[in-house]
Amino acid sequence: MPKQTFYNLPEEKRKVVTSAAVDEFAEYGFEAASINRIVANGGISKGSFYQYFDDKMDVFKYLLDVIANEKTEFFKGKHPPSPGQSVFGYFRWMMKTGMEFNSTNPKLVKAIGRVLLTEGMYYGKMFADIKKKTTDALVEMIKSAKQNGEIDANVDEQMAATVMDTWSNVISSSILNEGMQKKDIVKWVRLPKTQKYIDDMLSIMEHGLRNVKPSSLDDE
Amino acid sequence: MPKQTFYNLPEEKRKVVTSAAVDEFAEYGFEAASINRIVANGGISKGSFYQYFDDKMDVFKYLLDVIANEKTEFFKGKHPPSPGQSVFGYFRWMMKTGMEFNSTNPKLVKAIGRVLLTEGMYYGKMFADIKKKTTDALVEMIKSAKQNGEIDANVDEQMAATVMDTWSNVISSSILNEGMQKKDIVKWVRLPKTQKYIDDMLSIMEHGLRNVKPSSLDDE
DNA sequence: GTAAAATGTGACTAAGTGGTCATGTGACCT
DNA sequence: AGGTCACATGACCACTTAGTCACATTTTAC
Repeated sequence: MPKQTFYNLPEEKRKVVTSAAVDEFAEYGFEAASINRIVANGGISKGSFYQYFDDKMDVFKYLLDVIANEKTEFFKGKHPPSPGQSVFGYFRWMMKTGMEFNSTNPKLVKAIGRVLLTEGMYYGKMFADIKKKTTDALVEMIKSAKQNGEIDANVDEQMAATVMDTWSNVISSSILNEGMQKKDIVKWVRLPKTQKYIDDMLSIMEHGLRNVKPSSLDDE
Repeated sequence: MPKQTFYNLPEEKRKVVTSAAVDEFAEYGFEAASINRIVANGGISKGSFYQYFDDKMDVFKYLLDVIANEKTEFFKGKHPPSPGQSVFGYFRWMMKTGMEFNSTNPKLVKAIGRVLLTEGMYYGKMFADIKKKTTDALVEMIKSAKQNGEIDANVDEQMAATVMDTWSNVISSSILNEGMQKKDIVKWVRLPKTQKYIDDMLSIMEHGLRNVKPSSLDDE
């Protein structure tokens, strides 16, 4: 984690440095990210960087911290449609609300996603526990869905979690990548066409390729 | 593509160099792969490397060529279970036979997969056409499946192709990664437990999470 | 005002990168 | 034997990397 000196910084400066780091990871991924470029674009000296952070991993961990806080803050103001909702309905709401969040800070989300979803697999247990956290939450969801019969009792929970996690990532990154090329990503995410894409994808996840149910169900 | 000098090399030497490149890409991915290490482990001098290849991309393209040829050769001896088979049955056969191939040269498959599935997205059109080739084949499959009613006519073909491609990659790399840690990957892939994993995953893809049909269907 | 503590700085190191090139080597041909 | 041609070599180049450290500057405490 960053040292105290970094948190003592005036907010403006801290934001410039953070933004430079976000840009770097979003553009180059973790392995190829350069501290030299971060300090250059962040308007600080090399020495200062090492007074703020231990190393490249440290600054990335800070970004993980930032996104976790921002996400918590964002979801604080949101509430799932109706309690007792079906698990699939809840998951759909989560995906859509998640995409709303993603469009508030797309570069940060892209940076984190790029590192975690691609290089993360090759950094051993460093990122494994982060992934485990998501999986555990999904497994809980699946357990309750199996209890009320929404998901077949024979389905392996880990496997179902893999399925949901995979689609969550595929859908998010696909929408994010396309949306970042539009001029107004927030607007684009809210477009019926984009929303339908999410619905259709989740519908396939729920009902399978063989027999896809119509996607337009009323909730939220 | 590599220059003629490389193909003129005695087979043994060419194999050592190829193997060094495979190891390098499998271990470090494309971006972080080092030509210096390849020449060191390949037992050739720096100058020779540039007499064989243009650059890092060139040697990787050669590996793409190698795997394409090996795969063609491998599938030449195999035949799909029964013609007129259901598309899902055919896809299942493809996956399982593909895994058989993967276990014949796991390092090469891992290297290619790692680069194509992760960094590939960030190398623009360089790898895009390779991906398009796979997608096109899938779209053809899906079209015929829609015609004989196996897949809902309303399903978007590109979307269905994304679904099948995604699962193909997720299942393959998951099995490959786990299998490479076992002492005999070929044996491990053929284990009923591993085969059941493939069946179950494909069953979820076919029937959805909500209602998963039993996976053990007789074919092959 | 003065001392002390905290923070900022960029030249510098050692190591690694992709890529070049003059020189060397040995096989083959005339 | 002389000449040619394909291939092999590693020193070398310019550049980038992560990280350090002696010194400069600013802030705080008294």
